[in-house]
Amino acid sequence: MPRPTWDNLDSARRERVLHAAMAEFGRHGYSGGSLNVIAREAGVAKGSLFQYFADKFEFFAYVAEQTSLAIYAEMVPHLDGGPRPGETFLAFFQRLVDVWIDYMDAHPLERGVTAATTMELDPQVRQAVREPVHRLYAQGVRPLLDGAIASGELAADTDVDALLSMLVLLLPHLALAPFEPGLDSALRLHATRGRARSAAAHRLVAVVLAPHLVAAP
Amino acid sequence: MPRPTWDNLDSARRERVLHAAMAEFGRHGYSGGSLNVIAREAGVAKGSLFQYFADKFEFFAYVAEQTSLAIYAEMVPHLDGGPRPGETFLAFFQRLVDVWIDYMDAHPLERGVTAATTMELDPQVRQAVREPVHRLYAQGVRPLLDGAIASGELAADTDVDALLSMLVLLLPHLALAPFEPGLDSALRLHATRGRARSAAAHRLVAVVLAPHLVAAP
DNA sequence: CGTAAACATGACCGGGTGGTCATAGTGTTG
DNA sequence: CAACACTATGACCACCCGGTCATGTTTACG
Repeated sequence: MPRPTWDNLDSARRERVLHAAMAEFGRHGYSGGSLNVIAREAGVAKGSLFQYFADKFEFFAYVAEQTSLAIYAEMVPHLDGGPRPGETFLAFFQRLVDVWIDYMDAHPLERGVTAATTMELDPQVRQAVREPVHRLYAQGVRPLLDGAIASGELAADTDVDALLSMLVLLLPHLALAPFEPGLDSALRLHATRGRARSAAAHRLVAVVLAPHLVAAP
Repeated sequence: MPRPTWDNLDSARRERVLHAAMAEFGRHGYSGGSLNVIAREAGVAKGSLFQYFADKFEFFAYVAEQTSLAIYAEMVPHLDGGPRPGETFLAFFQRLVDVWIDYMDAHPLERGVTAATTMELDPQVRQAVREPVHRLYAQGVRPLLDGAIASGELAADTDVDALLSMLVLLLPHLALAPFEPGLDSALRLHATRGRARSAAAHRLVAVVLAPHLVAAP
């Protein structure tokens, strides 16, 4: 939804604006984020922002969507590979969670925007901004679930939509755990020692999937 | 931390202000909530608010704390009773979750404030406002965990603090599910038909407690 | 009654907000 | 060169914010 001007833009300038917007919105959320600050940090006149986007909301929605796309692009290779030979569906999914958490750790800007959208209170903003995220999840994860049903690892009568929604809600919180001292210490997601690091995240994923898993013969 | 004036206040007036504040902060959060709106809705001059509280933050913190206290008071009777004869610790805890969800359903104002504190992005506000909540949880839930350890239902080496933190993070999300169409449909927390209503909430609680439960003899 | 303390009030303040727009470049054409 | 579409810019707008404070009103007490 950005104006055509945005696409014609010198890419360095575009990158500066996007970067500044992610930082500001990531720190203060949609309503708290200031366009003045973004313009200043990007080294751009505030008026320019309105040459690129119709208003603040369109701007924020774009930033949120781009962030989702970037994260999605990062996950695609791991999704496409599918389960490794001999890897159960559950183990495969838990491996994806590890990739996700690692990515968020390494990309604080993306994590900030994810936090801002996850924590958004206003129902309208929340829904509008999370819709593309949900769509991407559906696009990426649904084939996995369908595949697991086809291979007999997931019960045939699994409510795939419900399962998707549950996972979409859960994953951001796993990545946001560092913001939540309590959760972090409880899950030990970011403990540095060994693979126990994500054991608790694996447990949470397991409980969501467990009721749908077909017992191994 | 309210000024003495606040306590001397005519109780009807105090109630009006508190009510308006809960509604406004519950809808728009701390930074988004407007004191002008609160004053108008309460039928009170804005200046009066500053006779009661030093600034906006103290006001918000007070509202959040009062809300926590109200919810806590509602839970106390169920906590004090302890497990019913023959009721396992897990079943007891799951029963408490039902009470919690029912309460939130019946009290949208309290749920709004809970949402506002849970969804707060700013780390400082978030921590300051959630600290009393955590303290209340510790006060109410910790004896239960200790009791379960004493009775041999929880492993003696359970990390009680970590377990507490995990539960504190989890519970609000169960109560906030109606705000989260995806989660709501996935968990079916608010399905109207029968006791299947909270089955998924029970599952989530179970996965948190499971690793610490001592297998029945 | 008179005096004093407590409280209510809303005009007012400085400052920040999202958003506009007339103006001034800046290329890119013919 | 002239003409034209495109874009960058920051002064400017109306509005709202949290917070102040001089003033008026109510209450309590002697």
